[in-house]
Amino acid sequence: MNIKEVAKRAKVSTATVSRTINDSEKVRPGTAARVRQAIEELNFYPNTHARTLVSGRSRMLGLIISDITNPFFPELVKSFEDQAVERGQEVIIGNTDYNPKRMAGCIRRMVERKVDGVAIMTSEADPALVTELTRRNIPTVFMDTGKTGLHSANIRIDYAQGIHEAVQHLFSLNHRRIAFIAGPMNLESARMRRDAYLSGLKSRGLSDKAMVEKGDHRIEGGAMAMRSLLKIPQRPTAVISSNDLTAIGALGAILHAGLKVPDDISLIGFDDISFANLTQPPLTTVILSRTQLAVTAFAALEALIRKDEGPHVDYSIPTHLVMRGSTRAL
Amino acid sequence: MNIKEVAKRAKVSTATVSRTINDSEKVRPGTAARVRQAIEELNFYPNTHARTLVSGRSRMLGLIISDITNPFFPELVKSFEDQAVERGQEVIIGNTDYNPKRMAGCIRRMVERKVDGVAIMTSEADPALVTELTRRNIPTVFMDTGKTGLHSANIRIDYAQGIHEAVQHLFSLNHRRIAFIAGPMNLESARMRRDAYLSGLKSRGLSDKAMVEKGDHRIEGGAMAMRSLLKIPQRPTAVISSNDLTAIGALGAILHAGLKVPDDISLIGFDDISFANLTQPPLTTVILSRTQLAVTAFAALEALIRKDEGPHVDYSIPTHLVMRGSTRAL
DNA sequence: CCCGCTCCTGTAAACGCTTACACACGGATG
DNA sequence: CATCCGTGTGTAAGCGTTTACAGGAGCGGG
Repeated sequence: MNIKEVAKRAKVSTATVSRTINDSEKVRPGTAARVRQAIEELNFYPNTHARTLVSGRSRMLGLIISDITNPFFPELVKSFEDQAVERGQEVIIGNTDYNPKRMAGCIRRMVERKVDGVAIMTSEADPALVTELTRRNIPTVFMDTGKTGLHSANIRIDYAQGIHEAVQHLFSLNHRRIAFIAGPMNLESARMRRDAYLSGLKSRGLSDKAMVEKGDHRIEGGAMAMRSLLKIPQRPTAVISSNDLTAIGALGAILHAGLKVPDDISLIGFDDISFANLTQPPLTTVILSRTQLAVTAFAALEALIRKDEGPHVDYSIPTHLVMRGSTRAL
Repeated sequence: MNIKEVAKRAKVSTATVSRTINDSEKVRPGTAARVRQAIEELNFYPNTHARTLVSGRSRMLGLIISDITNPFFPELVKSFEDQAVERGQEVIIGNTDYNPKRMAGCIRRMVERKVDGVAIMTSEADPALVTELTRRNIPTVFMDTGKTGLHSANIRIDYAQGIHEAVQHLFSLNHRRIAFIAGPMNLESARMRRDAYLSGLKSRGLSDKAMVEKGDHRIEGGAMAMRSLLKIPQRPTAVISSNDLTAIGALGAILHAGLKVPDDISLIGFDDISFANLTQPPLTTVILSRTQLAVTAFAALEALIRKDEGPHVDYSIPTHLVMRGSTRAL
C-alpha cells in the first residue's frame, strides 16, 4: 500500500497525491476530493520514513528528562506530548537516570532518529554532550541550564520567587528559626533555591539563624537531613525543603520522632507534585507548573524550528507558594 | 554526512560500510576496522529513516497506556523503555486518557510510524480499534484484554491471587465485616478483582456480609465510596480497595471522619504504587510488579516480532500481598 | 488566430540506506 | 594446469515519498 496505488485508483500521478496529502493549494478541489476518497477507500497511511528521508523533517521531537518515575516528570511529559500530538508531531523520550553516560546515549538516539528538535528538561545537562546537538544545528531548548542562541533557547525558572514567598509566609507566622534542606549542590537549580532561602533570611535580619542541611532531592535524603536538624539543641520551628520528595522524607522523620506537623514544626515543600496534597497534613508547597513549563518549552522549540528570528523572548516560569496544612503560626 | 562519504574515506564501497554497521560476519576484520575508524572520524550516524525504508524494520515499538500521570504507569514505561533502549529500539508512547477517540489516534500514529510492534497496557482496549493493527500484521501484546493469536499475545495478570491473599490476611486478623471498593465495572480487570473478593468471602462463609461500593480507581471515588461505607450501621472493620488511589482516597475519608487506620478500620490497597508506602500509616497493599509486567510484555513482543512460534502461549504475572501498617488484628 | 499567461498535473530525480547478485581472488583439488 | 569453491567486496536496484521542472489546457488580449 503506497502512494502509487492511491494514484492509480484516483487516476492521477503520485505527485498529485503527495500534494493533496500535504494540503498544497495547487490541487484543484475536485481532484483533491478524488484523491482523498481513494486514500479513504484504501486505508492509506503515508510512510513517515520516506517522507522524512526526502524532506529532511521527521516530525519527531526529543524530550530528555531525568527519570520518568520521579513524580516531577510525568505531568511535564504529558503536557509536552499533548502539544506535540496536537500538531502531528511524535515525541521520543530519553531518561538519563542522572547519568551522563545515559545522557550521551539519549542524545545519540535523538540524532539518529533525526528529531527536529530536543527539549532537555534535566537539571543536570552537561554542556559538552549537548554540542553534539548544536553541531548538527538541531534546535534545543533547555530548562535552566544552557544559553539562548541561534539554535537554542533557555527557559528560566524563577525559583527565588517561590522560596521568598515561603520565607515570608513563615516569617509572618512568627517563625524565626527557619531551616532549609537543600538539594545536590552540583545542580544549579538546587543552588538557586538555597541561595534564595539565604537571601530571604538575610533581608529579614535572620542570617545568623540560617540552618542548611544537605539532602539529595529524594525521600531518604530528606529524612536523613531532618534527623540531623532535630538533633540541633535549638531546633528549627519551620523547615523549607528544596523539593517535595525531600519534604515528604522530612515529614516521615518528624512523625517518627514523635513530633507533629504543623503543631511542632512547620514544613514547606517545592514543586507541588501530585502527592503533595495527599500527605497528612497536606503539604504547603511552592507550585512550579509543569504544564506551563512544557507549553513554554514546546513553543520555544517550535519557534526555533521555524527559525522565527523574532524578538528572542526571555522565557521564564514563575513559582508561587500554595498554602495547605503543613504550616502554622507559632 | 552519509554512508557514501564514509565509504570514500575508508576506500570501500557503500555495501561494505553497511555490512560493517550491521555487524555482518562477511566483512574481513581489517576492512571493518578501517570502516569503523572512518565512521568515528566523521562522526557518522546512520539515518534510521533510510534504514527503515529499505529494510521494513523501524526498530521502534509503540507503548499505549492510559495516562502517564497515573502513578501506575511511570514504572511500567520506564522498564519497557529500558528494555527497548538496551536492544537499540525506540519507544513511542501514546496516552489514551481513557478515551477511545484518543486510542484510535494513538493506533494511527503507531501505524504511520511503522512500529515493529505495539504493547497495549490500558485496561480499556477496544478490540474494534485494534483490528487496525492486526490487519496490518503488526505484532501486538495486550494486558489482560485481548486474545493470543498469530500476531498477538496476552499477558494475564493474576488479580485473584492478590485479592485472595488480602481477604485471607484480614480473615486471619479476625475481621469478618470486610468491604470492597470496586473500580469501574466496564473494566474487566476491575470486575476480576471484585469477583475475587466475592469468591474469597464466599469460601469463608461470609457471602452474606459482602459490601461492595463502587469507586472509579481514582482518589475522589475512593473517598466517596468510603464515606458511603461509613454510613452503614454495621460498618465494615476492614476495607479492600480495587487500587491504591482508591485506598488513598478512602484513607483520607476515614481520617476526616475522625477515625484511625488501622485502629478503627483496616485498609488494603492494590498495585503498590510508589506512594503506597509513604502514606501514614504505610499502606498494606497488593504488589503488581510493573517491571515484571514490562519485561514480560517486551519479551512477548519480541518473540512475536521474531516470529518465534515457540511454546510461549500463556504469559502470566502474579500478584502478592505485602503487609505494611494499615491492617491490624481486631 | 496566435501569443502569453495562469492553473493544474505529470515526469523523474533525488533522499540514504540494504541487499541480491555479480565478480575477483586465492587456495585446494583432480 | 584447469577447475572449483569459498570468501570478501563491489554494483546497482530498489524502498515510498517530495519537489524541481516540464508541459498541456483554457482563456483573454492583441
